[in-house]
Amino acid sequence: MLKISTQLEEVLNRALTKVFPKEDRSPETSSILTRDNLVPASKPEFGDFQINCALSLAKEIKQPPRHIAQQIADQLQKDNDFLQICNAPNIAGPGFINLSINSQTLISEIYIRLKDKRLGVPLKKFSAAQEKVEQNNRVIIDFSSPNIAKEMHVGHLRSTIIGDSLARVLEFCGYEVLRINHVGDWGTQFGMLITHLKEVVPEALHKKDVVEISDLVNFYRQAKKRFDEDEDFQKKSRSEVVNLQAGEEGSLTAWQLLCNQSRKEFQKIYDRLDIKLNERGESFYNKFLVDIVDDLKNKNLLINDQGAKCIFLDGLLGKDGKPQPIIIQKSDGGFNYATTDLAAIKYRLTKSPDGDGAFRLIYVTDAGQASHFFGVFQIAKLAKWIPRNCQVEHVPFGLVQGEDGKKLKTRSGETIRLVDLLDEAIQRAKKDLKDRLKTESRFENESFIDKVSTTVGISAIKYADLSQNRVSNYQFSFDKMLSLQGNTAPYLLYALVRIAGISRKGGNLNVSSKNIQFNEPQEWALIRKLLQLDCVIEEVEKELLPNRLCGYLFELSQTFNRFYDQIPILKASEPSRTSRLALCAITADTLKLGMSLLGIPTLDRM
RNA sequence: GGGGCUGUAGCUCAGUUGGAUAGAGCGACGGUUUCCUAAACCGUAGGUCGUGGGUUCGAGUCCCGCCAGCCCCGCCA
Repeated sequence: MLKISTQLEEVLNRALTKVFPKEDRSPETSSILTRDNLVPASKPEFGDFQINCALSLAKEIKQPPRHIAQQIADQLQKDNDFLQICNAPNIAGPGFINLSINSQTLISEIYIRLKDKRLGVPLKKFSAAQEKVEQNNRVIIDFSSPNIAKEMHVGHLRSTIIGDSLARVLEFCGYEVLRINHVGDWGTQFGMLITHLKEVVPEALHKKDVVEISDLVNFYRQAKKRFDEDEDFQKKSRSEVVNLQAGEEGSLTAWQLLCNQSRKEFQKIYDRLDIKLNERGESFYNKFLVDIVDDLKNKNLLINDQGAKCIFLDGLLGKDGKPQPIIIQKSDGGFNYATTDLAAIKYRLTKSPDGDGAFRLIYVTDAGQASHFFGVFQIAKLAKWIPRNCQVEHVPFGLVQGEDGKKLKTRSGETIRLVDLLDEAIQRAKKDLKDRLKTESRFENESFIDKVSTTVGISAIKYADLSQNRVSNYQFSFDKMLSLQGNTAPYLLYALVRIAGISRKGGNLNVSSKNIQFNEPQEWALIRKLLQLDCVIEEVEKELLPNRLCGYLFELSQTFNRFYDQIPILKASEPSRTSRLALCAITADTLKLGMSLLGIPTLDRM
């Protein structure tokens, strides 16, 4: 509907200019008329679009709103382009103008979708010539970002899933997306890890990758325990940090070993979730940190406070009500994460070969970091590291909570490992499937059962997360996400399975007929839903809210299920049979495309 | 103390620049299967949109106050 809506906007503006000539407009009238006055209809029964400006104009030009609406509607009907696209406009209620697209236009859009792999979603065009400043199309999405030597847990779930989906949407729109995994691979915790490693497996320091640490988490715990209990160990650990930062060879080898071990574990999860990421951890920015501090110093932004180099921002207050500093360099000379984040911003926005040359930076992290990013972005602005036409944004999300409304934990109160979460979802999906096979006396082999339960389990976890507005906290529930009814992954998957079933039973989904016809309201409802895809994707691109796409796919599945339930397809006579198969084909393509943008795989049978 | 987010049906949540009678799903209750997977579909009940003001033709949406919950706030990331 994107194309149609653009066309209609032009038509409407022409009509508004005729009815309200520009030279006669008061400033207020003019501001009302230059808004986007064509909006999607608020309810299906009102048609496809509505125009509300008659109501806002009424007081200003002292005419009854219905009278104004009538004038606009009359003018619209004098326009040939309008008559081509729409049925006669309706004036409703106090002065709304309701527009509905005529059948020929809808059908011709359907023909276009049958041949278009992008299903009508435009590819962004980036032309350097168009923009005065060298504009590129590179976006960086910073997401997932687990810590080396620790295990991925629920906390990483949302960032990973939401970040991946946003990356997929922006890629599809035509942006060049750099998916950055800003892993925690540097910092004081490595002192204790390396010290512990040196004592437990000393040979690890001389040869690369000879050691396999099977249980890195346990290893971390042991190191932490010793660090907390043993003073001598603490001393060694601190000096080990210095060694590492100085680039001492043995320490570097140990550090790399730890990183590699972790990397392998992370990769297992990413593979299962089908998520692609480029690792570029905090350590990458080490070499820039000194320059960052110098640059800030030269710009007179740094203030020395109790030995630490700080920046005080307006309006940032601490617990005691005093101004709250952001520490750029600690009193011992070490750097903080704020410094690393600043270096990252600068690097990412700097043109190649000295940086990534991106124009938009997106950080997918929990909402708790909002003030941190606010501060860091402010500093980057003050330091003039954010060029014009570039944008830097924090995309926050809420906590994952258990069904008790509290932060999700195991029964014993520990953080839940991501692996366990995935395994449990799959296991539950498997049980559901097996129960169902039994009650239906169906037989399926093990590989089918495995494939279906894996797909259902993983999709359920992803979809449950994505379908919620990311800003609010999210209540995690296996029962709800795996439920076969409601706004869940299995419900969407099932709609696709139904279409695949039609194809198996002899329905040719490769429709090339030139004689497509529709008569039933269920058909028109499905057509209208199908044509909304482009608008929805544009919205997700702009608002970075994947739940909008989920909501759309759910509505589409509902509309399809109604159609499927109430209208015969294979048994219909021509040309209805082929026409309905065409709708099935586009529905399947739309669902598959939409779900692929959510990072969710689909099935033919389940 | 300062800042952020949230508050909508019994439960979990949508609600796009302010627009028509506030929407889904689950749960509850009732109905539908000689037919493409009933993992579906149809119907009924259920609301002072936390609260009090304000802005206006019109507010869940914008502004101000208050209440409740969660989160963040100096050398961890």
